[in-house]
Amino acid sequence: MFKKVIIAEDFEEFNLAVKQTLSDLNIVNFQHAKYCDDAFLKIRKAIQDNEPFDLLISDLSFKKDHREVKIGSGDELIQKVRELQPNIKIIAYSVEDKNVRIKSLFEDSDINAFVLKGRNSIEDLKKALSIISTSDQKFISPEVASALQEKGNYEIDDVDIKILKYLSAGTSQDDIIEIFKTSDIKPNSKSAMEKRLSKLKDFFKANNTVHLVSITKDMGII
Amino acid sequence: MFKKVIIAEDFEEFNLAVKQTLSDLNIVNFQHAKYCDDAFLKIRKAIQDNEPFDLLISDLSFKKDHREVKIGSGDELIQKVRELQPNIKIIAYSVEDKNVRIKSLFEDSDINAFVLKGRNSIEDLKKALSIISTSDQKFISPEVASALQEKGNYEIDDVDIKILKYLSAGTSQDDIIEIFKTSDIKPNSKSAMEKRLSKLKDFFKANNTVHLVSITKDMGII
DNA sequence: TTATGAATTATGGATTTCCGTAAAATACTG
DNA sequence: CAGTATTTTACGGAAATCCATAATTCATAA
Repeated sequence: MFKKVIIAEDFEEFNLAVKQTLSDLNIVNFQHAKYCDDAFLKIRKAIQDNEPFDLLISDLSFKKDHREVKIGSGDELIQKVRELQPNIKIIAYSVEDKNVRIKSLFEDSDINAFVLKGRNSIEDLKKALSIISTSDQKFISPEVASALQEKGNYEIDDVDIKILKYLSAGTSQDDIIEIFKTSDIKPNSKSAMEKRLSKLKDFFKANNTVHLVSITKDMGII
Repeated sequence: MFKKVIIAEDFEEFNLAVKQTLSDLNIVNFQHAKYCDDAFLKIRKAIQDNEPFDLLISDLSFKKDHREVKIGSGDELIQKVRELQPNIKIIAYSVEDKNVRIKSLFEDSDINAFVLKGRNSIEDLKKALSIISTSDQKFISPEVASALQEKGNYEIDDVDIKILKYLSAGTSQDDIIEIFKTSDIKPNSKSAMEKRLSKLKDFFKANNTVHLVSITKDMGII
């Protein structure tokens, strides 16, 4: 089982629950941070002191408050920690249930487990801890397990996302084209934009642009 | 202090934390429900048994799962409980930080306190408990206290919301007009619709319809 | 180089939305 | 009841978006 654990979690309640769970499993050497920045510093310091953590349990979304932060989300924190200490085990612990985001956590940041906060999360957390501590197997909460099977929507690329974001920010198609031209983004003609949009509407089964933005917002893509 | 408390909350972690908090305050007679339906039944039963609850602590959003439910949200639950037992004290306990929704809880459902889940929620919860148990004073977490001062946006009515919802569902303006006509909603001409939309765009400072839907979605209005 | 196919851009017309003005209906007031 | 104000509806042109088709560019291979 794990020897030294760090928790990145802003909500008091979840901190309490995780600590309780760890204690139940006789893991006593743990720390917690309410901000991603703090968590990152602690992890780095632990490496320097030659007493690195062997597990990070991290929330994904952190509330913004008065404090200025460099790392604003759990996704970023996980990414950076994975680079800094490739062998550390990571559990993402979140209410996030959007397939796209969960999938990218496993694929891009190589997390070891995803535990969905909800009606049975503590049990899930215990399972995750037990599985990933003894093997390199992955764990994912059953409610969202389908996220991994889902065939990649590689059809949607960076530019598509950018377009959607501009649209949802109230930019007209013509203006987006202008922006693309000045920032040298490859396809930047009126018809290319229209083709892309119609492809997106097709893909997401949207009736019109309003609908498209509404759908992609709900899916957490933008 | 309160004698008999019921908690409506789906997340295990929050349940744990609330129970802990109540215990700390020497409140031992409490029950909890993970579904609104269950909470409502328990409250009704308690009245029939002549041992009513004197406090409801309720979350606002409940995850949907396999189970069919009649009451799907804390807002509905609170509304119904307030009708059923007008003298019960109610604490809304949620991550919801949209002013509009918080305000309507105080105004429409006459809740006694709003505690925002976050980095200091347990302390807030204790404060809320202490204040509302001894007086008819209201409590609201400081981070969102501004919600109450905010001048009412009475300018936006039911029909506006309906329009926004239809738009975000991909309905064209013309189709919405048709729907309004068949369901006998008062102003249902093309120009009335256009006027309303332009008023809404003005109010929310939206550049166009896409932007408008995006903004109102973010604000939690739709 | 030239042929081929894919990607990008151009064009024009249909549809929808946008916006101002005016007419009509309704409500309110003295 | 007449007169005024407000709301609702009607209309028309401008602008934006939608959509199909055609022309152009570009990369690649024969």
